[in-house]
Amino acid sequence: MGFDDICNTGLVLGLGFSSTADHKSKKITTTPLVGKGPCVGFEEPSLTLSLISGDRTYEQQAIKISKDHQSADLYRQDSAASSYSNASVKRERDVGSEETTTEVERLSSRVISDEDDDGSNARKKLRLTKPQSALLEESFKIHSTLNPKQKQDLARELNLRPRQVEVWFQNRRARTKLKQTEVDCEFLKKCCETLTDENRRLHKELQELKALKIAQPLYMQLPAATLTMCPSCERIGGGVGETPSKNAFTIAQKPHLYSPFNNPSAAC
DNA sequence: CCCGTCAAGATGCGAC
DNA sequence: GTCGCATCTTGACGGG
Repeated sequence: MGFDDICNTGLVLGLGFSSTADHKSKKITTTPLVGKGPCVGFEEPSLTLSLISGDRTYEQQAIKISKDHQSADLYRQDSAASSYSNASVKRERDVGSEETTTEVERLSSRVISDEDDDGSNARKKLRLTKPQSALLEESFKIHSTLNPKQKQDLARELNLRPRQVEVWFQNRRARTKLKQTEVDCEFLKKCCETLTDENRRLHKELQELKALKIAQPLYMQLPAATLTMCPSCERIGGGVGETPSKNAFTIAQKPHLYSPFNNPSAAC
């Protein structure tokens, strides 16, 4: 039993993304905008099973999976609270109680040492202080990209170099996007699982409906007005005749009723 | 600006 | 308590 049989029964099983009522766009977007919930922009995946039989249309509603908005705060903030440790100190957590330097003092020495060209080209790992991270996060929430003036102002306010602010924003964007991609990926996996289950269920239902139709007399099956033709194989979808010419008149007479194959991807 | 990558520093955890 | 190791986080860089 193949798809030809399905076409001949007038039953249509479709799997795809159901667009919104206005059918505006079929594109899947994964734009990882800040503050956006996961999967915003996804078309809702759906499975449909239609019986094109007279005035009866049996349609399964689209599956809707909603997800809670994920907090925009994707990253730990407390890590920045940890102090900037001296390389000579084996483990700062072991001497945490001795920490007397203020964030500002550390920041100052940090920036000075950054600006001092001591001749070494080794990368220096800066750990931003908690207030610095907080301010950067705040700015990022307002605008995820900075113009030169904003960058300058922020750098001045944070006592950092503009380049450091710029790099921080670049990293923040990249990691936000990565996180969003992971979330989207998980969502799509769940969609796939759900649709697979739904597809299986609908196939079963399709078999049952076909069995029901076979049990009916031929004249009780499909009114001629609902017969459809697949544009790709030019076969009548109503399941009555073998040759296209024999039944094609129903299409010409009722073009508006030509439903299941309007979408070429739905052709059998 | 984005992307991939490196690497410093932080953190967690088991062994002793 | 601390040591060693694995893993994670995140600032920085180079190339496209």
